[in-house]
Amino acid sequence: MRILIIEDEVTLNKTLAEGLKEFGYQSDVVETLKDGEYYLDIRNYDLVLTDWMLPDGNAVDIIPDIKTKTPKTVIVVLSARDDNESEIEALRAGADDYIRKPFDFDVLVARLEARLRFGGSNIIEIDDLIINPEEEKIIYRDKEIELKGKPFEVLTHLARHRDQIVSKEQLLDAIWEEPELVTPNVIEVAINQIRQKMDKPLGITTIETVRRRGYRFCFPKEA
Amino acid sequence: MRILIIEDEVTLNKTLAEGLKEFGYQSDVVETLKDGEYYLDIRNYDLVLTDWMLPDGNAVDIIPDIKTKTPKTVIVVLSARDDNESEIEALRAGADDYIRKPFDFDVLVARLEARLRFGGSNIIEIDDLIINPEEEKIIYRDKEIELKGKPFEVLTHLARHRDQIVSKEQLLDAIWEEPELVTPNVIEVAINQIRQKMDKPLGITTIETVRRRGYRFCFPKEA
DNA sequence: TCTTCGATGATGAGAATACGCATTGATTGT
DNA sequence: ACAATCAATGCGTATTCTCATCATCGAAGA
Repeated sequence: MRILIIEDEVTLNKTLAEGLKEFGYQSDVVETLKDGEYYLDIRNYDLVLTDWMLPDGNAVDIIPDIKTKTPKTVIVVLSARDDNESEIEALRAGADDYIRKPFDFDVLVARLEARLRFGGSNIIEIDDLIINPEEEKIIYRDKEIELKGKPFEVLTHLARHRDQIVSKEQLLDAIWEEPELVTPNVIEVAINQIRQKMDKPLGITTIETVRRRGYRFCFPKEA
Repeated sequence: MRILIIEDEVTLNKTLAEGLKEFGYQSDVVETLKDGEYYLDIRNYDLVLTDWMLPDGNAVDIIPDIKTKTPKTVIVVLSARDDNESEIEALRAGADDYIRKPFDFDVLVARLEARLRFGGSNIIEIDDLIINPEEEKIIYRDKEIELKGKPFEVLTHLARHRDQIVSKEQLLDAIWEEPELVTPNVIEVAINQIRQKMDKPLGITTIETVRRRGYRFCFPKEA
């Protein structure tokens, strides 16, 4: 496993390289986008871990390039800023994950490994809506939506099966530990929560109900 | 779609019936060959899912019978044994598929469905008319038709048996949970709905009534 | 061939039912 | 005590069924 680290804070990139080595990853470190591109040309990387803002530009400038040349390379963006816009921008450009500084190193490794194992990203991105199951976080047009727990999981599951009818039973099976111990009514409650906290304040429709058959995530809504 | 399950392990046959229901199949469950034969006599099944060894005999004893009486009924045999001989025997007798226990439920469903829709997809596409049973959606010349619930199911069933006369009893058996509890008049009502909401606005004829015998889906209509 | 009549299907209206929604209060675990 | 989750409830609406009536078909007889 070979990782390219593009990061201009020297203390941080040393820590990263050393830390990752202990977990069995070989990594190369560069401090500018230019150097990064150079390395990407001469070597194949399984993963690129790059800062968002760099002295000679922005990570977004090279992400699409990487994704077209070597689509399998996983890209993870680090950002110092608590800035939703850049997260959206990064993901849209093709990044697979987005991690905010400061971060716990073990968490970072866990997420990198999850990405590597999985191949792609867990993050669901539809239109201006971003659902990040790992962080249990939803962002719509730069604003975070307060939706946690079961309702969040229901939304996530439905979003993953976009445009398909998902029955209540399927939702129970997928999300609840012991589906037989709860009534399907809990789904309705969860759906209600979603509509109260997402659809209503944002003036959008994410989930439509298909009588007798279940629910369907359809967003953005066709006319 | 109606399925007969012949299986003597109670936990298994419950799982099967419930699981299949979620996939949109109506199933009856019996635990012996004798009962199985009885049900086969009074009802039409699209598929028979039977255990190989049963308390009162072997599935091979009834397979040829089913295949002569109702050749279209698909027969799938389940066997607890890791036994090639019985598989050969079952297939030779006329079974359409053979699945070994233990099995993954999703695999089972996939195989059943593969058997049921002769290799193609579930979507019925005739001329400019598209019927999608999964999404409960009808499209004619790029326009969606509002037809849901029972009338939708009736239409679907008839379309699946294009050009064949389907009796009201067959429709009841195939679509209603307890056909004996409703009058056959409900079919007429459903047919009426279809004609009001599809044929009339679109200026087409999809279902013709064959007096005393049933209904026949014949579209597009030959001159 | 025409007419009549019984049987079968079509249709519309209203009743019965099933389903989903929203709210509430209880329960659980932190 | 607080937050999350769930069961229970009543309510409104969409669907489904029944029933009563009307139309149509087709066979039998004139």
